[in-house]
Amino acid sequence: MVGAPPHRRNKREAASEARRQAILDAALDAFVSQGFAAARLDDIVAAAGVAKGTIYLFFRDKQDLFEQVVRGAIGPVFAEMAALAEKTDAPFDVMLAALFEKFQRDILATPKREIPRLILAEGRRFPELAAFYHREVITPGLDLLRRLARRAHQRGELASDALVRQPLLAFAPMLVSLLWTSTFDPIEKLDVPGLLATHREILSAPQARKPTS
Amino acid sequence: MVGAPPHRRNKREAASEARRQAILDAALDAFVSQGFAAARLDDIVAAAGVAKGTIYLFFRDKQDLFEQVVRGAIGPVFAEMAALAEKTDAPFDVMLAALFEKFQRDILATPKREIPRLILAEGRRFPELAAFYHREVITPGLDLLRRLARRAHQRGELASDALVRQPLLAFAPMLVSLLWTSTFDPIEKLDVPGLLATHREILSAPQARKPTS
DNA sequence: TATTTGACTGACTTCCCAGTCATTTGTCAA
DNA sequence: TTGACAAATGACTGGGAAGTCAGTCAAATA
Repeated sequence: MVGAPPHRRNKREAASEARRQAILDAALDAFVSQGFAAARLDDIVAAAGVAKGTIYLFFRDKQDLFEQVVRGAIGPVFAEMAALAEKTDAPFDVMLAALFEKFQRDILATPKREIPRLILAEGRRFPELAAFYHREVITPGLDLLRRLARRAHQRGELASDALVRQPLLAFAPMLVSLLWTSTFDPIEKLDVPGLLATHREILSAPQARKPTS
Repeated sequence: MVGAPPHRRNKREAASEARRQAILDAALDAFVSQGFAAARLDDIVAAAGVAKGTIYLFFRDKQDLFEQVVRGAIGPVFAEMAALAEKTDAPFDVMLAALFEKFQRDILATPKREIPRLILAEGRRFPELAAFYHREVITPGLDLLRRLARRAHQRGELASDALVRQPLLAFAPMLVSLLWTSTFDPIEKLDVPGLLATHREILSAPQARKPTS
């Protein structure tokens, strides 16, 4: 009986975990809408329905809370997208469409869409967080895209190896959609499906017969 | 003699203008490295070599200072890029190369590179600023790109009208370069020239004979 | 049921920083 | 040279928010 059962050892622990999660949820909201410095713990605490001191039972300080909020929100979604892409064997164009689709449904349409903006905004003051994001999301993401591009190129689905050299170019429009949506949507809505469809259209074209010919 | 001579009416005004500019410079640094909320006026004042109260001779409050910093840093560079592109009559590929070049020299290699990140970071809390940026930079920029794309398409330099429909796709990699450089450069340097060159390569390919054929 | 335990509370302390204003300084006009 | 005036100063204030800790009480235990 050394290892405890994974769920609900007793009432205390269950309630405790619920509190912790409530704090994380409220904190995500607050950090996303106010930024790290301007978010107030008193607001988070009120939204989570706990007392001020409770935060310090779970998190060392405000910064620790921030880091755990961001880390928790990133990992899962990304792993799903990677799994999806790795598993199937569809043509490049189809796979890209599926990824774009999942991206729109699971990220762009949820509060998680704000996370990349938050990391860009606060990355300067949280170098470890930027490093974490780079290590856990960006690098594996680009590696995945590179593998997909290489396979497509070898199969002849992509005429050039441009995306193998710069897989970031396949992702750029998604990032732009994310940031536009987070910032300019109240002013001018972006036609994300149109943007991504046109992007696929460009990528799937028979590129790069030598620039000079 | 109603209109004063444009420069240095007397010692007082010249010194005053110099102080104002010193504050703006110091404030840009501070806001860029700390964000709006965390930047301290005491630091800005110290870096600018003026006293606390001096800020309030020129700016209503911290927010007003922030907005003037950002507005002042954006306008000029962008107008230059637009003028450059509008003036010449070069092929699309060449013009794109020239724009990318100027972008790297005049923005990416200067502190101004931080401005877009700052706007994305703080846009939520400064809706007027986001609107200003959208109106003064983004909209005219996209219009310009659209005109260039349309001309190139009509001339037959671009096989498809993809960029006429979504001019944002021509710009996306520049934005990504900007953000990467601002955030992840200490961790992993981005090969910006390579990225942009590959992007031109993709855009200039003979695209979009109907997806199914 | 009685006792113990420790998770949770929230009023309080402490620090920080935007913004003020009475005082000082330097310039200009007479 | 001097008086008048604006510009600049920086010690100070008020408010706000992060973090603390002695007390409380529901759940676990005997």
